[in-house]
Amino acid sequence: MLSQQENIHSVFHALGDPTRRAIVEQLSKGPISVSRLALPLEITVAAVVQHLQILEKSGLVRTEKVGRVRTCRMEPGGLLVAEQWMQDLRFAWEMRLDRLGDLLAEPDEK
Amino acid sequence: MLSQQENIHSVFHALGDPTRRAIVEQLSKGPISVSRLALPLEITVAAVVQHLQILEKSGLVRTEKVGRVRTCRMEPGGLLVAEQWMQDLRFAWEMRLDRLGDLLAEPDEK
DNA sequence: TGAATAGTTAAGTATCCGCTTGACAATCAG
DNA sequence: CTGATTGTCAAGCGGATACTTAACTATTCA
Repeated sequence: MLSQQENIHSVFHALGDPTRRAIVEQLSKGPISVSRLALPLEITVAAVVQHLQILEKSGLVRTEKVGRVRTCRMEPGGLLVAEQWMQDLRFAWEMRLDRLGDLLAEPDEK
Repeated sequence: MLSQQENIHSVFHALGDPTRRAIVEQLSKGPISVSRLALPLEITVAAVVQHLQILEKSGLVRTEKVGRVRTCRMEPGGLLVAEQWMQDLRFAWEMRLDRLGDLLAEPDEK
């Protein structure tokens, strides 16, 4: 099991790569096999497999092999930790602004 | 000006690094100088400056130099493109599930 | 003025990462 | 069976990247 910190890292690290974002975007349209994933990306199937391992460990994607074909699906709940992290940040920022606005009208706050 | 695609990439790329996420977390608590940012991160000021350049280009952070001290602030709107991207993905996924659910009553589609 | 503080810049380094190749395993179709 | 399809694994290459050091500029202050 991943700690919360590790989970956040694995998700943001996974989404930091454009090819992996393209994979998740494709998967949002529905399940698909590995080789059909590779086709529009113009990279080898082996490369796609490596990306899928990262995406699966991060919880963004789930895969299941039946016969010789592995079907990949999006795991939408995997996005939640990242969305939560961002919302927490914005919330902290806005709380701070509110406190400032209540007390002072001074521009500088070192 | 960055295209939408480039903007999404720059934000996710910026947040893919743990040190940069730590910087944004610190900034969510309020503006702070470069050298005070470097202190808890245990890296050199030069390294922090490099991270700040990336964060600033992504729109997540804004900085302003007064005298010899550069003050860094969070730019909470910079997160919006990333949050929107994630919500769009989840939306597409759920729409797809809805369409499926309308047509079939099959139990296994977890 | 002179010394300390705050940050900038360039260059070098070591590691990480995305990808390919090539050999292989497993499944399916004729 | 044979041959084609689908995916897996390991090794290695080249480029990206996170960091350091060191020299430098600009500002503050005694």
